[in-house]
Amino acid sequence: MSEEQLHDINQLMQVRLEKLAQLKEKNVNPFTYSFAREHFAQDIIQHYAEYENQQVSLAGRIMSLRRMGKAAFANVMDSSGRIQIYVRLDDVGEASYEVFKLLDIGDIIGVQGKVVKTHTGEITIHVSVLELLTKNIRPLPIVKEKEEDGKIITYDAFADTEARYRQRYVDLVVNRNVSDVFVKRAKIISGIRQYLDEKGFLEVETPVLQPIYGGATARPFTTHHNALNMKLYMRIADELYLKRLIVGGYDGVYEISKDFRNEGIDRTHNPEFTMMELYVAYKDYYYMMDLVEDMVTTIAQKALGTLKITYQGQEIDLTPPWKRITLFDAIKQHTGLDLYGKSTEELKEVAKRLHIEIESFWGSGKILDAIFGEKVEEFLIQPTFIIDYPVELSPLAKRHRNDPKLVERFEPFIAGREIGNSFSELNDPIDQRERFESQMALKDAGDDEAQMLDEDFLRALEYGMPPTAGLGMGIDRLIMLLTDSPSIRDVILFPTMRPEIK
RNA sequence: GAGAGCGUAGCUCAGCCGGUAGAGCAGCGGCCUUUUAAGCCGUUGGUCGUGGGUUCGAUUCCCACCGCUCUCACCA
Repeated sequence: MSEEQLHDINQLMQVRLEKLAQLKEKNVNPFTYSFAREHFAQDIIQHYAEYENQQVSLAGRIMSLRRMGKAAFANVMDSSGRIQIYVRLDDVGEASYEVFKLLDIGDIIGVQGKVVKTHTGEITIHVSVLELLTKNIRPLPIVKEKEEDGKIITYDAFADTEARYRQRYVDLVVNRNVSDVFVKRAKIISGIRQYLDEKGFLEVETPVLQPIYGGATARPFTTHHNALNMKLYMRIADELYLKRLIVGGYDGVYEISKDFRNEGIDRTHNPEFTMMELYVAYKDYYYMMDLVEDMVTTIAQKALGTLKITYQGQEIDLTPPWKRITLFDAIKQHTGLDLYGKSTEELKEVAKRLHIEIESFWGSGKILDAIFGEKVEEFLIQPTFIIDYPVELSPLAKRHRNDPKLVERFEPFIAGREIGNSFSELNDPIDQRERFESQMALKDAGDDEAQMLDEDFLRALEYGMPPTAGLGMGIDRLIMLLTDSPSIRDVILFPTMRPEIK
């Protein structure tokens, strides 16, 4: 019964397994070891003039097949793109053509042949030698394409988001744009590294497993170390460790790594995500604003070749200088309300009037943040630095040089989304202790995201940390922006999913 | 965590005010040595997400569960 069902379910695979057996009978190894390929599809197409009538060798996956009895056209895809091949009985010989007849869409082959153009002008490899390199036994989704006016129209695209994320390998094979996104991702990240390295900053690695989590407000993942028999947290930020390194005497340190936050999953949140944090000694947040502007535009120019981007239909111009406006001014602009200096009670009233839901235990900082998030954020389409946040919201930031109620902090917004967070770092150990203590009070009041008090970090500050500017940037979000991706899952190769049921 | 929607062939989708399912592509067989969403003829393939309930009868109606998507909440 069950075997019969298996047979039915895998009918398509069964056929391919039979072909596999036939290939073996012909002494063809369907899983070979290597192939001497010397050319790439895209290169041949782009430099046709040089390749015309030249012999080339190329390897890739068969993506489409048009058979005509004793000859056939196929499209072969390698890492660079796709190219058409022409296989003719008279050219490859009977034995090889018999093997070719047993091939399917999805098989990986190597070919040698001459570069020509067909009657319709398509650049094509006229194959003289064909070799099966890897047999495909599981059918790929079939995506048909037509080229019209240089545009590729896709029919029956492999679009099931669940299948695409769970089987990214299929997504990458079948959907052209997907692999492009991850190539851009790699370019963006290496662009950041290169930019920071050239500035002389030191790339470091700090603990992922931490006995005390800190540096951000978020719920952590907890785990346990058996040998030490202790609770450990997966980091939610790198901040406190990186600042310890500034205490240690480095002028600039950065880390690009995964952080983990035990929060909801949605279009802009994945439980593990890539963060870049940077700390620079003897600098303040003004320096960091200039750096963010310069770094993002440098990277965009390098990865995209332009500073004018489109995100989900919105035209965005990254050209510096970016607008800078204080948090309170931004709120005033969008609500008409001047909330500076208002007490917690007054702010609660305002929130109520604006129909913004707040928790009873929230302090003024969190309420302001909620008002900002509700009334301002979505309008910050063009790059904007929101600067000077209330001190309650920023327990690790240094007080504003002109106003002790504020901290020297900014967040860059693009397309209505925060892409980073930066401040002149608090280096007064006494102030820092008080800030931690008020966080503990918030925690006691019911805020389970309030930060923990880190004694060792305070001890480090007591030894003296030079004035320092710090920056955190959500790399996934930056990549979403630069690749016009609507979901964070489109820029993470294997996004967090519920387990697949079998 | 709450609400809404979706889940039918390998892929993209129809269908069903209840009578155990269709198309295109892919596959298989045939014709075809410059096709390109190749074409023409023929054809295989489905426990209609899972489990219950109502019913003579459920893919369809009801309930629960699982998964995904969207919106909201939390957050980056």
